[in-house]
Amino acid sequence: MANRPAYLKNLKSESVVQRVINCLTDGMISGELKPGDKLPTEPELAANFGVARTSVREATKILTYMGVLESRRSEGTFVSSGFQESMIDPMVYGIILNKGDDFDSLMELRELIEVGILQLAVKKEDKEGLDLVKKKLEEFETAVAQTEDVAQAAFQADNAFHDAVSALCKNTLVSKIDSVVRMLTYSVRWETVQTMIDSGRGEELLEAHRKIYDMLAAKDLQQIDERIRNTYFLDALDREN
Amino acid sequence: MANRPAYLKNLKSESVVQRVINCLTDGMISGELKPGDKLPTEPELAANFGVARTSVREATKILTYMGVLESRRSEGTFVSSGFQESMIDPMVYGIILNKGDDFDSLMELRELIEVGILQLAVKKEDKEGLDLVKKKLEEFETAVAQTEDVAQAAFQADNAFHDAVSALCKNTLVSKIDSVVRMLTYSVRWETVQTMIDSGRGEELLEAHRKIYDMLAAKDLQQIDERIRNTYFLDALDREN
DNA sequence: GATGTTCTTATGTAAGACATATTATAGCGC
DNA sequence: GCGCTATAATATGTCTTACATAAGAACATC
Repeated sequence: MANRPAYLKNLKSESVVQRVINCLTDGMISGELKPGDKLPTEPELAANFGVARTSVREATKILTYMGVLESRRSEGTFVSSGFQESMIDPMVYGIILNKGDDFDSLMELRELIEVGILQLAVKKEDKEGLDLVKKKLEEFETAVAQTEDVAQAAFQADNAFHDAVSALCKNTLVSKIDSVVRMLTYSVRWETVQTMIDSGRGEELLEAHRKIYDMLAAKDLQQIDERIRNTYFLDALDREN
Repeated sequence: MANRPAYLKNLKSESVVQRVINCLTDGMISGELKPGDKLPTEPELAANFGVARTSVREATKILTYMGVLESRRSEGTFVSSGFQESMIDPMVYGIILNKGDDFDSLMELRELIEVGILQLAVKKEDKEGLDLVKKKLEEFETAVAQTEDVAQAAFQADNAFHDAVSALCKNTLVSKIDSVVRMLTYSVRWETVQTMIDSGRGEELLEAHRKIYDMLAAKDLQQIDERIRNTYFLDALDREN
């Protein structure tokens, strides 16, 4: 994970809280801590690690807000079994995010994941799931055809559509990554939909979604590889202009 | 974000820490707190909110680890500007927690990411990085040609090779995911290398790596898409047999 | 047997003290 | 005056102790 020589591990940096987080994380990686497991109590952890309870608390709180742990008063702290979304408002990320070199990395990851989802989806064949996508596509049509609050309705429909597509890949990990990426790209996507709707390119947006459905329905892996990159990421295209 | 009737707002939930987080995020959303801005000191915040400093700290720590805030000792806490790598940590934990019951998903993700790395690498062109990959390939050759502890040497060389390849994509997020996935697939990969070496298929292993290098050197995107899936994941092939 | 009371447990919150890293400033010698 | 070092000021980092509170369990009550 680090590309620094192992022998100069952590004379500095590596705060107490970080160390506690690492210990807990290692436990999860090694399998000692599995989803559903109960952690020792905070005082016990503090004693074992030789740190203050406040430090343990900061660590567990962080992991809690990431959706990794779950604390129940009077019961204890547990490794969470289903993962929830992060409790931080996606809007906040939007405030911070838009700029920076690493944002490009995020967009690349997004493309990689979303194309991957389509490829997996084609392999797996899920008639019902595909029907759901079709339904979401139709809802998207009506959203675009609306008279007021079109952008908002379209954005909502867009998210629902992509959720349905994401489910098609039948891979919880990939879907999870997709959902996080979509959360982090929340504001860009919202702006894109907004500007496209406002500038009367709603039909174009719709067409892009329809193409995705067609490819999925036709199981056209070739097209996915070759052409989707040019139509799927409208916001990326916009950025280049 | 909530779909609960408004009138039962929050008789419960809404802890002190959560309230502090909400105040801060509201400030960011409203624009009172912009990227780069300095927050009041922890004692000041505590006094203003009428809560303990520990609660303020838990809130800011959480936001810090989410990549929203940045704390610098003796200077203060600031709204971070730009993308923070830690923002994808929730996703990483999602991968870690899910590995146990969903090994196939993990392997699919691995393929997706590693093929993605190759594609990105071809786009980005990094002569020095490519030379490093070549060097690692040569080290792999000598490792396989060794007389004792071949499997271990080969495995180590294999990891070094893939690290070098991973760096080629110049995308910290993708590389991070790759490293986590590789960490979680550690034992499978180790077993694969071991059995292949032990059964005298070392040359085959080497050949697979050489092919990857050749594709990268030739910038052969086509081959990556079409053929790599059949040679890259030897362990996956083994599993199917 | 259902209801209410107490007791236990572990997290939630508070308050104060000390440690430490970074910056700014004052002092000192030259 | 210039440059160096020592010191103080500042704000986060960590530790300690104490108490509040929610949820469950055991028990008593009607």
